[in-house]
Amino acid sequence: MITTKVMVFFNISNLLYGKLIYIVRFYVYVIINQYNIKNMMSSREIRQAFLDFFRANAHAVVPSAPIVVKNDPTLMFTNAGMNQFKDFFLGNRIPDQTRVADTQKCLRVSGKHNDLEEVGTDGYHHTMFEMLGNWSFGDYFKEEAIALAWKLLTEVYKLDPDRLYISVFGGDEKEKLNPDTEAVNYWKKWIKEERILFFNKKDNFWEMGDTGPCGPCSEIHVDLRSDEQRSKVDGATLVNAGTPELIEIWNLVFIQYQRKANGELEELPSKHIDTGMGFERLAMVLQNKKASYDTDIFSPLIHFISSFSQIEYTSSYLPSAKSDMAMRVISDHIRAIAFTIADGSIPSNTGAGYVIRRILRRAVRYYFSYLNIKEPFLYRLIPILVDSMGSTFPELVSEQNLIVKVIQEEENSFLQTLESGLKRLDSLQMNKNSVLSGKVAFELYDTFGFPIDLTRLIASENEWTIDEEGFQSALLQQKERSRADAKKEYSDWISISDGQTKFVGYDTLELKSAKILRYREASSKGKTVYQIVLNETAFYPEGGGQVGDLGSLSVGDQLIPVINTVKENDLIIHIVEKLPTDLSAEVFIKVDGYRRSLIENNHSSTHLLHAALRKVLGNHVAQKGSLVNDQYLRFDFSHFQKISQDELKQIEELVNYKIRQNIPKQEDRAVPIEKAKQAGAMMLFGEKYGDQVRMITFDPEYSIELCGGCHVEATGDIGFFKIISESSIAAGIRRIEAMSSVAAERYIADQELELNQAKELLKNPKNIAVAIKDLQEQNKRLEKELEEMKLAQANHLAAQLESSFQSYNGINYLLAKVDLVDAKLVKTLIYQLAKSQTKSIVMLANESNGKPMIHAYVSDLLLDKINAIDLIKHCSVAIEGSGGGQKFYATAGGKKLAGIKAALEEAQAFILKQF
RNA sequence: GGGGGAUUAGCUCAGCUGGCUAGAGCACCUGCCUUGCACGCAGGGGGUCAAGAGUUCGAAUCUCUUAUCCUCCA
Repeated sequence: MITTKVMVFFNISNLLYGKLIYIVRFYVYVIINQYNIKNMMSSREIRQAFLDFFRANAHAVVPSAPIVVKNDPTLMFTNAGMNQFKDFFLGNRIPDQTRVADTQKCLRVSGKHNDLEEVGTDGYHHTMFEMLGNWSFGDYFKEEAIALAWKLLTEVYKLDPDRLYISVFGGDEKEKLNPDTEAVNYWKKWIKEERILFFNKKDNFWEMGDTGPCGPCSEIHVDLRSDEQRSKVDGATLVNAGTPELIEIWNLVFIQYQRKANGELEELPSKHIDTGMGFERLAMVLQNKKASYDTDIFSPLIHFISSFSQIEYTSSYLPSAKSDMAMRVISDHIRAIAFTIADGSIPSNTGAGYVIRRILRRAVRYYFSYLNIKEPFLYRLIPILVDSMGSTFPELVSEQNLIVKVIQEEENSFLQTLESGLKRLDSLQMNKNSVLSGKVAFELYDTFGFPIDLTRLIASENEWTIDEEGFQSALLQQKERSRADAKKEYSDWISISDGQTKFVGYDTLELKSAKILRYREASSKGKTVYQIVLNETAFYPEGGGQVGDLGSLSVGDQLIPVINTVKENDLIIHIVEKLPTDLSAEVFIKVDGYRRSLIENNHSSTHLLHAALRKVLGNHVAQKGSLVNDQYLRFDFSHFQKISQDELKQIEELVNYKIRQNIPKQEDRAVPIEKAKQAGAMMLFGEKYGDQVRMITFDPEYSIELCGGCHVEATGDIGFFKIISESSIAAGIRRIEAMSSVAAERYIADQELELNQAKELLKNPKNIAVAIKDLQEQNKRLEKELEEMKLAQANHLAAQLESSFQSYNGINYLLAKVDLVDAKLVKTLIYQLAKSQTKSIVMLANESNGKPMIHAYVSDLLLDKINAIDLIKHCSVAIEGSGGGQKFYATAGGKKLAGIKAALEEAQAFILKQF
């Protein structure tokens, strides 16, 4: 009631004050809304209650892992709570805590879990969401997991047990798996047996991917229907039946098997618990809402969008309620965009960045089409998001400026793309009922980035139809092409011996007796390589921006070059082109030490540069990307304007000063994160739970960084540092490329050589830039003078030739050979001559590079009798040439210089014949 | 990584299957008319058509290479 009155008042105000008022309206809404939800748990309280409950039950509450995944080729974004613990399940890493709980930010927009297209159409699908979860790594199993879940839901959240149903795995014959009676027995302690239901493999057997840890799961479903509805239809019949009011809220996964590449299941030695409860969905249940968009997680965003667009949100899910859908889509997508940017990804045209760009564009396309907003708008939502989530996810707060800037820039550029796409559609001049070919629709989409659904919308508005089939097949073709190109196949890991890899590459570059743990074959584009994991290695795997080491493995007298070293989760993989014949023999390993030292120079330079940037530009500078190889280094960081020449000079000088100070490296290999923070290390939001971080310090007052890479013993080793370029790679992000040591010296030497050559050519001027500028100006002036001279020459010739016109039956014709080399000048001359006559034919011949050329001109008034093309073709025979042109002006070139005279005679005969 | 496209005046862009002495609008300069929200009128300057090679009588236009940007797919 109050809300309505306020809205009416402000709608009137809108007419008076225009758009600015939306801000006031929004805050009035916030105040009212806070009053309305007073009697329920707020989303913040719900999240906190979850974490507090598990902390009280001896769990370590850990921070969310970054939403953007690094070091895992199978995954772009975190799409489930367990992602950051994958290595614990796989046994690649031993956890130091066996009971853990957290809220994990997740994104489901690609791969196996892709909810992008569903967002907005219903009340509960999201791209970015929070997954509440608790884990046991070989600690408790089914009994305690079930008990904990039950207590939290019924005692803390006070859900009515009468509204809960349990699903358990009913077994699978093909897999030779029995029903999970174990789980049933534990559930029976808490809930009546008739509320425990069996489901098949599709619903109740959870797998991480095609291979890896997996197991049966048990879900808790909640019935949200009214008492009346519940008395009519038994809720048990609606579980897993796609009823929006009877939904799954918590999935408890009992990880007890390992799926192998051949499809077989193997019992795991230690069993784990992995649970996930969608936070948004839980809030919806606890706040008694029909959709997560109606909870206090989304409603501030939706109300802001509504106020700004001046369109009311009606909570409708009808296909016709486009503006409602648009508001949901935008409120969802802005979260995905903000969180990925906060984690250091930027919209771009490849990889994860491209996915972010697509989500952002999808949001723009919705406000553009359905909310009638034609200007950048998404970035305005960031303060609201930061307000509601910043306390749980501090990265949103610290990266707020960058997020706003990046989004606004992206919006601008996409709105421009839309505009040019619309223009292009316009130029097709389509009529009512005409068909837009699949090819054109695809071209618009593929080449010009014009969203296909927008093309569809415009088509339906104009009553065109789109050849959907043609479009889809073009799209499919493209996908095939790309897939064929990127196709990679892996065999199963073949185990040679047991154990974990020990990395000793910080201390040594050679090892006498390493052992192969396992290997597998990997093929792509018809090329086969082998991946080898050793029990001990000195090879640094590609990571943290530093390229992988090269070198060799020797087995007996067999020398096998290592062509790259990469990291997959916690495995260090050596890539080789052939396998040793004896796989169980001792391996002598040797890293290319010279190359490594060049890499170390560049990596340590990167740290010195990073610190210098912060000293010179300010503390807002944060690393956004880094590449370090043996040639050069590239460093991307947040900064909002071009770095001036003067600043660059200061930065470079500071780095070189630090090099001359020859600061010894201080290396702390296993520092708990908290301790590193206290020491003032530059943190990235990329550390995973349980990481014992490695800290590299070059003077505690200057540079402390968390880093797994390789570094020089003292800064003096670097020798010399040189910045090569400074540029912008995205809004708010700049890139510096630089070189160090040998490469930097060579670079300077090359530059000097070039400069000296230029100086010499210019006769050693005082100021080379001024000298070049003078030269350019002089050149321009001379060109102009030459042009004028040529024109004068043409005019002079024209005056001479004017008297040579011959008359015949009312026409004037002129045939002559002229001493001009330039074809363009002959053309000019002809136009000069033609101007003086009304009914004229002019043919001039000249010699150019030892070859004859003829040019013919015919006045407009004579074109019905004769044209220049016929004329030129007729007489080009005489010079053994060919030619053509337009009816009033044509040219020909030939080989026979002596034929010019004959050609002109031929022309005269040809002309006279026509008149 | 694999496709597609673009690059023409300071800016935004035309220039279709090679041939009308490279154009328009805006901006700029000069003059006139006027002084009110993109004033108007007349005139003018400004281009290695991204760079390089090739095909051709003739290339902004066709082919190849390079660079930069845009875009789709992976």
